[in-house]
Amino acid sequence: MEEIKEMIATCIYNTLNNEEIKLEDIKSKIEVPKDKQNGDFAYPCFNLAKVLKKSPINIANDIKDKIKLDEKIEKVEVVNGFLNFYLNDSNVVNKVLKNILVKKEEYGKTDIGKGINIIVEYSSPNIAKPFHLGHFRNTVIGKALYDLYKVQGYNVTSINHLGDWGRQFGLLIEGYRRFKDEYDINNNALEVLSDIYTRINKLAKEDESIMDIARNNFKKLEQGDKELLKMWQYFRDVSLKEYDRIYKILDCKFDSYNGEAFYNDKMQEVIDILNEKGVLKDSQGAKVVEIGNNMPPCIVLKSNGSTIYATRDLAAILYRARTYDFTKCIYVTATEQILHFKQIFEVAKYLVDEKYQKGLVHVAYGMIRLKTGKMSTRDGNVIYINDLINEAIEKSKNIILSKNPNSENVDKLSKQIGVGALIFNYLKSGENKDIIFDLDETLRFDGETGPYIQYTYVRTKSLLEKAKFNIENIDVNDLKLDMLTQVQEVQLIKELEKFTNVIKKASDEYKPSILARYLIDIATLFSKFYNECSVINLESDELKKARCTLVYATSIVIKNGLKILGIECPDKM
RNA sequence: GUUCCAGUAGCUCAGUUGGAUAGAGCAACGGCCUUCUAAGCCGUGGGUCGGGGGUUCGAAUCCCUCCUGGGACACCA
Repeated sequence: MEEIKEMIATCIYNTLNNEEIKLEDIKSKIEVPKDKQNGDFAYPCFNLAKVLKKSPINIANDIKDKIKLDEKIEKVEVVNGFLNFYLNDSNVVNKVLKNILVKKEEYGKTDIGKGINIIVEYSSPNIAKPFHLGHFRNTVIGKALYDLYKVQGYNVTSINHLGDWGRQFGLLIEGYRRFKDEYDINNNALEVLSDIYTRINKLAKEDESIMDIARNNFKKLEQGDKELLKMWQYFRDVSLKEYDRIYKILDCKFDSYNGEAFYNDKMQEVIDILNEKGVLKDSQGAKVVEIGNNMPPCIVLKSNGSTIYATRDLAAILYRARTYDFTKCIYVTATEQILHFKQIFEVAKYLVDEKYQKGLVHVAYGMIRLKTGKMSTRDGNVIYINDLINEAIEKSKNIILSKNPNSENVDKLSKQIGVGALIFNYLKSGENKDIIFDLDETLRFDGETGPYIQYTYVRTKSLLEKAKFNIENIDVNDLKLDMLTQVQEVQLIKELEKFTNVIKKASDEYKPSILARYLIDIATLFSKFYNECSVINLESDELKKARCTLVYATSIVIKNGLKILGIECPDKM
């Protein structure tokens, strides 16, 4: 479609033949009308009025009379000073469907990212705590970004920057020593550890000596105490085991689990470099880097001389630039960290080349809040993802059985649908918006939801099966695709064409929601087509084949699109 | 106090590099299953795009200002 836009712009440019009007300006003004009635492309002539000293309507009519377009454009009309261009539908229909038919499962994939290294840091839970809804949103967005880049041929590295270091582990170790015998650690290890942590934290607040022990424990950890390291490793292992179970459900994998602990021995170099450059300043006993731009300074060393999370993030930037030679390093975290990342991205210019510094990107997603306020593990005001997943699965199971008591593979199906609903719910709305958790809204299965798209996919599969349509037996040249002239058919095909661009746009803007909403559009257009156009019970075998081709093309786009989002496609439901 | 983000239909949200009568879903109401899965489709009602100024041929979109909600703002991550 981009080349058609280019072609129209060039034709208008040649028709005007005026030195004061540049081709680029024309091209940037060409738009896609919201209302399909106004054609496939439009050019507003208002800004030409001053230059040409004529009314926009006269200008539009002049252009319409003189312009020479090729056969891809069927007609041009003038409405209210707009020039509206209508595509030759048969041309589009043939081009789009043949393209999908040739590429099959590969449709949507490109190689525009070939040879470009991209890092996506996401999920990053604090170990020894259960996964909650906030991590879920993070993980689902990060996984989608990862796949969006992947299908465009980028060399993507996913990093789970675990919160696995800090004084809290000194405290947890003390709690574990005291209370572990009261629990069955083999059952729900994370809830046990989290409970132990809450208890010891409470005790430490009342008794300062416990906090001293904790500090001492962490100090020993940092120095490599074998016994404590073994315990720490155990906490880390059981946490990862549980997280991996969830990652499997969400269809995401990590190339690296290097979290905060990994940078324990890599921070001194950061301090040294900042010192050498003379940007490390004393301030109230701490060492900071001044940033300016109305931003508070970035604290790099606390007044007691120990490092802080900013120091670890800076060490990570240095390490990643060297190890991965990244063009982009994307951080998925909640909006509350916006200032933090602005600060460390500023400081990074003293550590790495401009190339890397400019590639640092913070993708901030809105917080999920409960009606009772901000989620907090400490206050018990939290929703654990295991509970939510189970609830979603249970609900979809009930619906499946009520619709079709004889369904096979009910467990697998209800998992696919329940999880699909959850994931989609947290991807469909704008990333920067806060979400107030509402169970009924989260577990909806109709309207703009994951199950709606899955259902649409199931319909395509069912049609193709009944029609005994096998793509391997189809000769593209035998197809009479020109028979697809219904509005529902043409609109759906024009939407299918956008898939590759949608993927690019979603990754360029770091917004998986763009893809999610696009899939809703596809599902809606297909449903309209489904209701208006028969596929199987047709007298004309050629029309049947042509429509099956369209159904097949739709199934490819939905399947590939949902795969990027981490949502499975059931065959029946 | 400083700063960032948000405010669009009863609810949840699209639309914001300025364009044509502001779009969906949910909820409400009314239609469509003896023909391809009704988790669907079609239709009706519902709007001072937070308020007020400004720029423009044209503003939900850009600028100013005010109001409301949320976040961040020094040794937590």
